[in-house]
Amino acid sequence: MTEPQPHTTTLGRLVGYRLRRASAVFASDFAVTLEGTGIRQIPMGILAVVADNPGINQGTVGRLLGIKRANMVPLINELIEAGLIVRETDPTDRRAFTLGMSAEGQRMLTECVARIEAHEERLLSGFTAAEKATLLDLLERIEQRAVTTD
Amino acid sequence: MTEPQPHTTTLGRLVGYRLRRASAVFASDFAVTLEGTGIRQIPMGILAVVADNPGINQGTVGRLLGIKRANMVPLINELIEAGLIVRETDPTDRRAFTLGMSAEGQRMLTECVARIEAHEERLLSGFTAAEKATLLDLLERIEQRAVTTD
DNA sequence: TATTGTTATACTCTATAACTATA
DNA sequence: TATAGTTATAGAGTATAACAATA
Repeated sequence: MTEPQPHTTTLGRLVGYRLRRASAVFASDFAVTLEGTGIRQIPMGILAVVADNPGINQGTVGRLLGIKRANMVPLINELIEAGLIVRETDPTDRRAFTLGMSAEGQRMLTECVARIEAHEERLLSGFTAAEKATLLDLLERIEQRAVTTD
Repeated sequence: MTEPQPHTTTLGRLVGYRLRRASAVFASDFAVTLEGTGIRQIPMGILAVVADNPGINQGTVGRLLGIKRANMVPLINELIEAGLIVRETDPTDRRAFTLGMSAEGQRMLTECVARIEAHEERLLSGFTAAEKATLLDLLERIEQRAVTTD
């Protein structure tokens, strides 16, 4: 991560480029912030979705987060081996798995969210509450433009 | 890419998560848009920086774009093998390389920029000019918070 | 000694295709 | 037939360490 492109350059005018760089700033600070927990950005997303939707099944988590079925497998295995989530066969559909938080996972998530909120406040310390809300709104609207292919 | 997280969820409130998803929306549409050209996001960034700064050296390009020295090597080789950029030994520092556009590279860049502008207009069709300007401004301010480590 | 570019290497994330077991 | 999860595999992107040539 280094010097930004002034907005007078070819790249500086491109929203896609700016998004990539801003996202990278958050990702690398995220990694530093959660150092020691062993939690990365993607597994953290899974933990958060499972906590918000106890009993959700594996495929649905992937669909919500834009993670392909095949790539979910090792991610879920990792979280189970770490003792953070629990997997059960769905009694109503024996092909599917039902996911839930372990007590340890819930503790870990709470800890991570606290650290992440501090890291976001740090990175956005130059922003007013209104600016942050505007940013979230604009980003959410971009997300809604996604071509839902899977 | 699929259903977004409502802003009432754990993830929906996190700017880092929203940035990652919005960035992914742009990246996947970018890939479709430049399909057939063989140009990806990162190499496109390099082309744009070299075009804006003829005679720039390899390391500087990497520093501007947040690409590590070691990772620049195959990227530059790829662009040279494709005949898009030209590499010369810097006469004032024989360790360093000086990069420039080939005629073909300049044509390719012009073509790509035109397509990218159309793709950005499409993705941002629900945004006013003021909203787009606000977004670019907010993202640029985040970039400036980057911890410049290398 | 420090820096430019290189090589080798490893890890994460993403993508596709073919498989199984259930539905 | 279609779907949930799995396996195998390949490609991009990113990271570190050690090296040669030059400063």
